[in-house]
Amino acid sequence: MSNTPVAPRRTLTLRDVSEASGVSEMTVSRVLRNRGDVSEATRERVLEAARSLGYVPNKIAGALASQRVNLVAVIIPSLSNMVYPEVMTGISNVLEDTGLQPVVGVTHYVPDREEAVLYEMLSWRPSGVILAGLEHTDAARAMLENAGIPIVEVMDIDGPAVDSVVGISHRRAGLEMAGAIVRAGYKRIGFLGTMMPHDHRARKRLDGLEEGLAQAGIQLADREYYSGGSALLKGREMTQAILARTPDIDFLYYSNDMIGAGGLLYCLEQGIDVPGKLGLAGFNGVELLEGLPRRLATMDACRLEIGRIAAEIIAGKRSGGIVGGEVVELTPKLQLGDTIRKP
Amino acid sequence: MSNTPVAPRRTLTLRDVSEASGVSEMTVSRVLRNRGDVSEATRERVLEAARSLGYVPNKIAGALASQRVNLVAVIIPSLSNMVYPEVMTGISNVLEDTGLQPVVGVTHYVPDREEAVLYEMLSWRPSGVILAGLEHTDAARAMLENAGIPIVEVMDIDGPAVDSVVGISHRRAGLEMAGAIVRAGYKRIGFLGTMMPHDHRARKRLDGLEEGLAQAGIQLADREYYSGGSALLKGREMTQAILARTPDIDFLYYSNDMIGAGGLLYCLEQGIDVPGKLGLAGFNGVELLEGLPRRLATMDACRLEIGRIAAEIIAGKRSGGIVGGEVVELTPKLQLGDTIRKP
DNA sequence: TAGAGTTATGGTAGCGCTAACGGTATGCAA
DNA sequence: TTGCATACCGTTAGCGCTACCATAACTCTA
Repeated sequence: MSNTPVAPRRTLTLRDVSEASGVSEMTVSRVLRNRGDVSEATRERVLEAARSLGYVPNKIAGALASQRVNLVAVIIPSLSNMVYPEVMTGISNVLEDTGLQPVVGVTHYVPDREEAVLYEMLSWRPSGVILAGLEHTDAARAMLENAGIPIVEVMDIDGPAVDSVVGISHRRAGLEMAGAIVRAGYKRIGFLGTMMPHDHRARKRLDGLEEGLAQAGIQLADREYYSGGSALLKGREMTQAILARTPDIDFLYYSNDMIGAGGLLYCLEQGIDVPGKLGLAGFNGVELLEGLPRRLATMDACRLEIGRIAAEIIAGKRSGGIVGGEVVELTPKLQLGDTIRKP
Repeated sequence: MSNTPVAPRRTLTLRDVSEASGVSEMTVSRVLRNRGDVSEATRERVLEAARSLGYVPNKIAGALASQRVNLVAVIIPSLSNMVYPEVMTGISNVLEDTGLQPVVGVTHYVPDREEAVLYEMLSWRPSGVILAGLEHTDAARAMLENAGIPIVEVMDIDGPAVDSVVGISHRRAGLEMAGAIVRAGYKRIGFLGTMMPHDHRARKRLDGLEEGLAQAGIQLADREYYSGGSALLKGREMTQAILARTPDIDFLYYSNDMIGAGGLLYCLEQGIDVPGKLGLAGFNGVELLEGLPRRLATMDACRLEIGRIAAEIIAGKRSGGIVGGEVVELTPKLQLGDTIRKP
């Protein structure tokens, strides 16, 4: 067991540093925050004292006194696939050199948990909130509106926003995919997705897809849902199931790339003619796809970019929209890859 | 632009609720924290007032007054692969019903950033710290030792710890893999990994591997490193490169499953006899592997479990080791899969 | 009816820090 | 000399909440 030489009797305060260096607490505070005029000599003395004592400032007290908190609340549905960690990465990258700190809360796609997490986070009086989606409980929406800090809803722009929004139109993503499918001449389309009543983005993509197909007089031929487990494996299983049930299907639209990749691997193993007899497409543009035997058609959800811009709005780094919400619509590019026939 | 009906002039305090409900601030505080005796009638009145005002408590003030903070600092190297998000998930799951909140900091495998992030987090006076690895700067170690709160170093147990440790022995993981490779009769072994001077766990696995091979009189035949980019794709490219450079190689040990999976897909496409002519193994036990055409040999790094146990230690949920560090060694199980010859 | 216990509420004094302002010392132009 | 910057440092008064103790109003006993 490793022990400290001197048992730290009690947590250190500014007063300890001030006594050790022979100046007032105020001056120590100034030195440690690089604020106000302090002579070079005193600065050195204070820093030396703080260092040798091992003093760590108490931001709780500081925040209470200054009414300034360098935390940004980030509320996301899940950490179980790469989507949200990637948004987080975008956020982190920007916040890193602003003195702001992200604090993450996870909702598991449950509205009531989102409300609870939001309440918890707001009670730390963060200087901004970034959260996924536009759908919230009434109470959550009220809290956001009354918080008096910048709010950025990310991922999705199809709906009314509280303040700022950064994302893509999932409805339009579905629509465009439908267009590409129709143009390529596919007729019997199947949808494969997650069984999540609260995954509004996936639902909107499906809505868009159906609308687009309807414009060409086509109805969805079949659908298949899963929950839990390894997405890649589920993709295989679902593909097998839907092909068995509806053999004449000629296109499969997956609600994410992971199950799409599983489906692709399955089809290749079965010797199915992709994209000739069967077209495939996913959604997200995950890095993983680049290493697959064939490039799955997909649309990039711009996750890094979304995180970056959201963080910039919170950090006040974007010109314009200081007051009032800013709406940033990113446009995902359809990547046809090798799993949709060329028209 | 959606507006609140009444512009919130100024942030609400306990006093507002107290005035609205006609009781003292103290009583309001008691109601909102479910602490102490309050009559049912007053409780109702207070809750109603708080609700209708939209009051959100100020934990900053509360924490300062009570000297209690419900935050747990979690410091990890990266969010770019599933490893750490999965540890996070384990942590979250346990903390969720303890009233504790994880706060995440990312170091990008840079020791100085770890030190900076730690300093930042300690200044919020969290009630515990969970951080990856045993290697820290001297200053960071000193801060940890003086913090006076439970510290849990996770992932790795090969080395001296500050307080508690939960993890696996990466050295032994490498050793065991070497044993399996040798027993299966492979002779010319190659290693493929990341180019990260500070990824100590990967290094320790390699050390263990080399030691194990040396016991059988075998030296590593070749090695290949990468950085950045899509791991799956890199796995392919590296495999191609190493096979071209050292054609007589008969086993490839990958430092993670993602590049291993890329290598596996490449080998299958090339029609290479796996595991007959060429054996493959990765590390981590990622969920992804289940959907692959063939099961890659791997060792589970017990990430969820590590997160869970670490959080339990912080939450004081584990019997015993309240005082003094607890050392929890998990033992990853070698899964031979279909890419190592049966002896 | 005093005394002692119970339950429900309020008053007071900080928690450790910073905003705002005040004071002192020094320099330099008028 | 006065006036007035400027540089440096200290004093005071909270920030919004909770720990701790006091108090009030009611029991219930002997």
